Amino acid sequence: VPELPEVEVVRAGIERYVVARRVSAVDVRHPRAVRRHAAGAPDLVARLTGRQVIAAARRGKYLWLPLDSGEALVAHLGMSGQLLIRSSDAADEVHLRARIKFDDAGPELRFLDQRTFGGLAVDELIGVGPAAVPSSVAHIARDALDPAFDDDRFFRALRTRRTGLKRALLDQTLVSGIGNIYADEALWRARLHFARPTETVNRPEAGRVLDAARAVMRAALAAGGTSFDHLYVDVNGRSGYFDRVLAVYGQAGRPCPRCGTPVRREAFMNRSSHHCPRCQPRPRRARW
DNA sequence: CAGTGGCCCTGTCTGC
DNA sequence: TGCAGACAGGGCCACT
Repeated sequence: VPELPEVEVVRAGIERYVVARRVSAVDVRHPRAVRRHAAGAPDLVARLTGRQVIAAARRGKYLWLPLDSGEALVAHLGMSGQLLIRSSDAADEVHLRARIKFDDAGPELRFLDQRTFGGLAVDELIGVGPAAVPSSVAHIARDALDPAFDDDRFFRALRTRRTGLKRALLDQTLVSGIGNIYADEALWRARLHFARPTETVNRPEAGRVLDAARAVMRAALAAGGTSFDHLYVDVNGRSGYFDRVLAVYGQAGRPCPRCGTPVRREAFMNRSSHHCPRCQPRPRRARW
């Protein structure tokens, strides 16, 4: 599942291969891939064709390409989305959802998505210069690796919430880029339980869980940083890196790397939550 | 209005 | 062997 590190690898690859090129043709192959573009596929094609890509930007799990029109092509990979650079000669992939060609002899950009939770849209950019953000991304908080992310502001917002800590970490309006995998790993590193009521989290604990999220995402980023050179990013974003590094996610029944207690998996928010029952004891008042 | 649960989607795996 | 059901889960939307 692409979370912040995986999306950043894709962004860096696109920056290298697509920036400064001009779109010559767009082919939408599946309607769900553009369902977030309210004006429909023909309108999206019209807004892209003839436009030059001027940058590749990201906030959290959203990726966008500012265009010379003042708009941007916004992409979200969802559960299984991929953006690939492919020779025009290459055969269509089974899950090819959209294709973007350029007016030079270089390779094309393809959007693939098996489970179709992801999608493309063209949106107006709000703001100027590098700080500009597409309208559809404006409601998302800065991500934890953004140098401008404000830990104190996050802490104050956290304390006004009445929910569980993991829910808050997954809430992209508080901090973006963290999904189920990194939430579980960050909570384990910070020794905090997922059902900890947000209004009881103190400032050092909030700092701990943010630092933990940053550490695990930076490690994943460093490990995944070369994959785009092969013009391919794995569907799951799970390279061999995860098998070696994940302490609790997907490790139910296996010993906690810190204390040896078997890792527990619990259904939570219609998802899996993994934690060490000894390192991360359940709070007296648990908030799910 | 904040918080919560349901739903979308398809390929893989498990159990009967 | 075959089939039904569980599971994976980000984000949107309806409901309380």
